[in-house]
Amino acid sequence: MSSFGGQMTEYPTISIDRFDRENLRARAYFLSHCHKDHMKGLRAPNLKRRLECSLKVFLYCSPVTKELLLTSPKYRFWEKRIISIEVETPTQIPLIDEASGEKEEIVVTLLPAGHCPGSVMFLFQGNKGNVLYTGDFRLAKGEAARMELLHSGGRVIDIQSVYLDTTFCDPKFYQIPSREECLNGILELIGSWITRSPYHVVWLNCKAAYGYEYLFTNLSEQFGVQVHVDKLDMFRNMPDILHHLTTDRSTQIHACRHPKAEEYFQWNKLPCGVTSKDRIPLHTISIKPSTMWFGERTRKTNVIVRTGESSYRACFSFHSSYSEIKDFLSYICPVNAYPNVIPVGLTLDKVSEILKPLCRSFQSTEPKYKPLGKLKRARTTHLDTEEEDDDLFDDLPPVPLRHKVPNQEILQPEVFSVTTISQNQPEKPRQSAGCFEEDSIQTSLLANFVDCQESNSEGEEELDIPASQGGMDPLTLQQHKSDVDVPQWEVFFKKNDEVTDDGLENFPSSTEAGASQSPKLFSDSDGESTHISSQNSSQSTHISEQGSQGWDSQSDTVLLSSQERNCSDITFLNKGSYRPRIKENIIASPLEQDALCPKNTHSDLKNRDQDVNRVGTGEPTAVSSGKHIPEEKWLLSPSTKADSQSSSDFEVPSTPDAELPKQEHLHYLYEKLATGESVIVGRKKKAHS
DNA sequence: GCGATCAGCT
DNA sequence: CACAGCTGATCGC
Repeated sequence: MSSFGGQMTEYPTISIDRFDRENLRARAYFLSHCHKDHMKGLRAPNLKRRLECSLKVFLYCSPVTKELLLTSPKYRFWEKRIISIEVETPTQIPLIDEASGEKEEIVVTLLPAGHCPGSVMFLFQGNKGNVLYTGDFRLAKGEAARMELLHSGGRVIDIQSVYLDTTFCDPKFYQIPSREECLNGILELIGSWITRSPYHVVWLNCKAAYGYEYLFTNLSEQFGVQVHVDKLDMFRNMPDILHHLTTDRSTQIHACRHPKAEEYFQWNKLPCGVTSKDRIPLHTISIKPSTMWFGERTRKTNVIVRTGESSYRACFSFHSSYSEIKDFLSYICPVNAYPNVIPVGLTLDKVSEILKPLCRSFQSTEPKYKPLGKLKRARTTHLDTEEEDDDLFDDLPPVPLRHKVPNQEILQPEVFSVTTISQNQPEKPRQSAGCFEEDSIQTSLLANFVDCQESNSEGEEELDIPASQGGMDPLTLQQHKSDVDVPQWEVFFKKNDEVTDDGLENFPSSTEAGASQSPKLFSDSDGESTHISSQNSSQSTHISEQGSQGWDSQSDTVLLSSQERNCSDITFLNKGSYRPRIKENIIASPLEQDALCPKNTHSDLKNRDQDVNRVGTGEPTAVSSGKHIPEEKWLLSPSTKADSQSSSDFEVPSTPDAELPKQEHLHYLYEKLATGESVIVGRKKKAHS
């Protein structure tokens, strides 16, 4: 839970995600996403009063967050005072002190945070330098490198301070399985259940919060079954989410809630009260999304864990893991980093100690070794031993950003596949696309087989299910694929694997029912890798679409403008023709009054760097009026994520006894760099070979 | 009656 | 077990 006070030292006149106490004097407010712990004071009488007196104070957030917020009657009084800003659109905001009339300008850019629908990070650029407030975020390794607006002139912009989501900034959360792995695990489990009969249903035991939508949309898309939820009016203008939800209880996938849900479940009753269909009792399993993590050297387990006769836990995380945080921070390399959250069991000092080595404020006091100019950014090598070495290989030369794929280009298939390479790698040759593509298919395929590790507790906390238990066992299948010809977790963890792999025992045996009623999805046990792989590649594309609806889309979720609403409501009611729409920008006028010049989207994309630079020099910047970020851009990139995340997940930072970069390789790299060639280092393994 | 805070429980 | 949020009790305004 966020313990950020609301203010950043550089720009103390604005408040983010906190609206009480000293924040009552802010000149502008920002909301990163619609979770209650980031909305403290947002509907308090004090702030209400403030709004009534100070007519120039506004709340800035993403269009999706605005929509979600205003759906709640309690926050409706904000209606006229919220200004939504499109994601990835640098926008200048006036900060006016109404008492003195003093005015200051700041440029803010919203970057997708991957935490829940509408969630963003805020990049502020003004006279005190650039600061990044991440809000809550989950970004896969290397995703920062793909954020155009964090770069300028081919490099990461100079960031003074980062205010960071440190929820899992503790080595014990070293790795959390990627979104795709988790999703695939859940898809397999559900698929193997609900395909058995129309009376086999699943209850997703989700918490009352935004963030599961991408799960729902993917499930719905995959199985053609809408997910039953209690409420969906908040999505009324987001057809790409709405389309996958229903309030009709006669579906096979439920995410409805009830205070006594657990009790109901014991009695084979869904939270919505349903127990049967056509007078035939339902067979129900529950799946509880929970964060599973594993440390650097702990034994592995699956992304799905059986916890009872018909209960499962499925890995799911809204927040970046320790290594994802470190990857992010070391890429950004700010002067300072401040934690927004103190992880349970840690202290502020401890977290700061972890963050410090990744910041310039620390590194500048350390000797630097810069043989050939900038290798990303100078860093101390003695720090986190293995991992840093790892990074040395990962984020190669200073060039990559020059080669960053312009967003429009992403549309081209060839480039598309290029984007699936591991981030931080300079994507030079188009022709290598094919090979990388293959790579990425393999890895995404792999995602299906991978067993993840869990170190949540050393003792085995989960129930041991007797092998005679009824029920399928898609997971056991995964266990069989250990010799697939792709990198495996084992490769990276071998040394530690002598530990008995009793993880298996957590899973239902595939004996009885499972074997005989083996769900369609898994029936062709030998062809299954083919099967799954094709499923997966379609899934990729598919995830990409979902992505734009699911988490990224939160920023990009297709929103309907008010003019479109009536129409869309009807289509929704008819459940007939669902067609994604692009939202009109409903940005408010104050900015326009400030005579900022709207730019055309394409030039926007082409001139990103310039935009940022201009922003930096205080010149007018874009206001996102009357335009939108092309949908395709983010429709595609999530798939990028899908694949590259899977792949990057296998670039697990080395374990202590992993090999260090060899002299020859460093030479090779340095030579290339020296001659100005761009260097491609494929899988790390290739680099090592 | 409402809000803030805390304990307890998912 | 770990995400975020609800409920209910208590206290103060």
